[in-house]
Amino acid sequence: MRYRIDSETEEYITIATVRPETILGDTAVCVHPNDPRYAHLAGKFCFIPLVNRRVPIIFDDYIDLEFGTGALKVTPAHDINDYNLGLKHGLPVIDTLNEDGTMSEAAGLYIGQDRFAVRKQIVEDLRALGLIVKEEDYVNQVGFSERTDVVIEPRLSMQWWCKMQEMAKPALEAVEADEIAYHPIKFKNLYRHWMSNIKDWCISRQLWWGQRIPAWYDNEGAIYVAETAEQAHEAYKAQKPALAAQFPELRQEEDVLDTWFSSWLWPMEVFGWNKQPDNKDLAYYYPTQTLVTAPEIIFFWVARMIMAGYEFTGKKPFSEVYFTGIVRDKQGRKMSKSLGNSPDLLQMIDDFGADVVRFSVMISSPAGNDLLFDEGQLEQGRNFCNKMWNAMKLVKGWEDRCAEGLDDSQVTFAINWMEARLAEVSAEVSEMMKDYRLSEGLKTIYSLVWNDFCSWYLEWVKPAQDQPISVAVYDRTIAIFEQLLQLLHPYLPFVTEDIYHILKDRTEGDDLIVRQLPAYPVPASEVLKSGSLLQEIITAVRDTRVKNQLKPKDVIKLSVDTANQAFYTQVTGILKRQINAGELVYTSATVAGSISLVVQTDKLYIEAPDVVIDTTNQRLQMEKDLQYYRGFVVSVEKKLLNEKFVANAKADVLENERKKHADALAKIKTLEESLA
RNA sequence: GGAAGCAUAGCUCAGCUGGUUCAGAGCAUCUGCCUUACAAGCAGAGGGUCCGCGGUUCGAACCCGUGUGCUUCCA
Repeated sequence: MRYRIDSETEEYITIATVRPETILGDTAVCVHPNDPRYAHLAGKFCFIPLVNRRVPIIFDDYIDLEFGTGALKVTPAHDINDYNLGLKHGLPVIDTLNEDGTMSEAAGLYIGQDRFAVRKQIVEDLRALGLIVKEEDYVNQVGFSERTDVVIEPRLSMQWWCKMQEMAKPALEAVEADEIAYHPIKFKNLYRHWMSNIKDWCISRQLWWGQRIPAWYDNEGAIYVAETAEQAHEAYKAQKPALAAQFPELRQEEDVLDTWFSSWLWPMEVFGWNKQPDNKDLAYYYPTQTLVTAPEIIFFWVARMIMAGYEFTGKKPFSEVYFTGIVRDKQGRKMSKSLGNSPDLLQMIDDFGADVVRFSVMISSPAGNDLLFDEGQLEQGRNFCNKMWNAMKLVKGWEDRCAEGLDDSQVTFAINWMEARLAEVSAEVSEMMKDYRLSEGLKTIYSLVWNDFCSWYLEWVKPAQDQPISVAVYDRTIAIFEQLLQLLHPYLPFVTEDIYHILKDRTEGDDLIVRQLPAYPVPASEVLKSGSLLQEIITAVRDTRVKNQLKPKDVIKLSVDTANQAFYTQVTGILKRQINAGELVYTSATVAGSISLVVQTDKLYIEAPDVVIDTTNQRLQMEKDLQYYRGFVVSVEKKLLNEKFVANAKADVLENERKKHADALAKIKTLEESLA
């Protein structure tokens, strides 16, 4: 449509709009300062059609040169961007809409008619005046009310605000100084940014449900803010006795408070702070320990609770905040009622058990990261519970086979190793717990139970079929099992408690849920290293067996060329059983007709009497290894010969490099000898 | 429009202070096993341009810049 320019000659400026009814509220026309088409209009005015209001033509680089005609009608009352333009250029604001969407008095025309009717009518009226240039279909984004599904019209209104600047200060400082610690820490950034650019808080809502704002109006529009209606009336009478005598009633504000305006009191209000600020519970529990919540409400709720805490009690509301992730479906969508993509928790608990559901959520919940809910994790949890149950069955089955006075020297190593692992992992897990790395903690315990305990330890101490087991080994195994269950208890409370009580008769009150973790000694690193070595040997031999098509039942003879016979002596029983070796002997020479392999710097020779052995593959593998280690030595030497590296690297890093170098050289030597 | 975050195995993700926990886990895949706790299991294996480009450093998955893609919050 065309707006007439205020000039001697008849001249128009053409403007496009999808909301023609809003022209009644126009208070300017805006063009880009660099637009040659409109440069001559500097300082000029134009007339708003129909109402014939004379408004300025303003220049602002907010305008997109390419878009439409390059000229924008500015309606500060009914568009947020126009409103900001109006503020910047000091434009008047004309609110042309009533609350019910009809045109207001201020519109000057079509008063009382619905906005959509006016939208059509005004086009006809403009056309009659010859001001319509062109009409075309146009698709644009329009907001609809979530509740009433009605098109939302931006409109100016009076609202209540809470001044935030002062309150934000101590709240920001507390988090910056880790007086209140965030987990994970990355949310500090977000918080800092928001708090240092904090805006005043619009606390009024036009809803029927909620706490009404405690403000009262008199007939002259004066406002009385008070705790109660009585107090408001008293203030009214005191200030305006004459008016109060004539009109004794005050009208309370109909707007209610934003729901967060009460929620921000939560940490103290749960202890009854409002009615009794000095009560015992509050004194004992406040400030509280840890708030667990979602990162999406860090501003709505967390920041405001912190501000309220300092504002009203002078103290922080809590010491730590743990932000969980948001559970999403497999496609990464938020779970919601309207999408219907929330899993049925009760059904899942029926199908898998409460512990398993808890497991599946915990295993995939790194703090602050969203988790995609996957049924596969339920299976993993179920399998894990089964694994522990079966381990319990195995161990419990030994109870009747316990015997005194047995020689358990062959399994002592296993027990010492497992106890050391338990101590080691337990320390790791407590560190993770302290840092709220909950999923990592669970993964660590999971691996300790499944791999260390079930796959290695139990196999190492397991008596042969129908053979008795030493009481000492049994008791220590039970003790280890108990401690594993205890570590796991926070994650799987029901299953662990159940197994704990099946493992042994318990006295009243001897429950996992109240049991304290023992103080573990510092684990012996020698034992741990020997354990890894033993595992490495077993895995290497098994791998060799598979690669050479030895059947599990084929009994082998193992010859070992080592400088560390003491170690092998200690674990002979375990080793022989784990690799199905009938014999373990020591040698210092190559064993002819055997498969040879190298573990660290020990040379192992496998003979299988009844099986024809082809060592070609084995030799090829060793040659590949040899090549790798030679390259490795070169790269390490390069580092060690680099003066800057030697000068700059930390002492332990340097030492480590030297050790790597020596180890690799020893390995090469061993490989070369084996291949000779 | 403003801001924050993410990008690592086929999938979902760990990886803290730059250097052996350094390229990992689970699932999936392949091979062999009904071995007397467990086949929902056991044993073994394969699989990677740590998104692209540039920089800092003796040294980068990690720090900085930049590009691309995605997510979220605010307006």
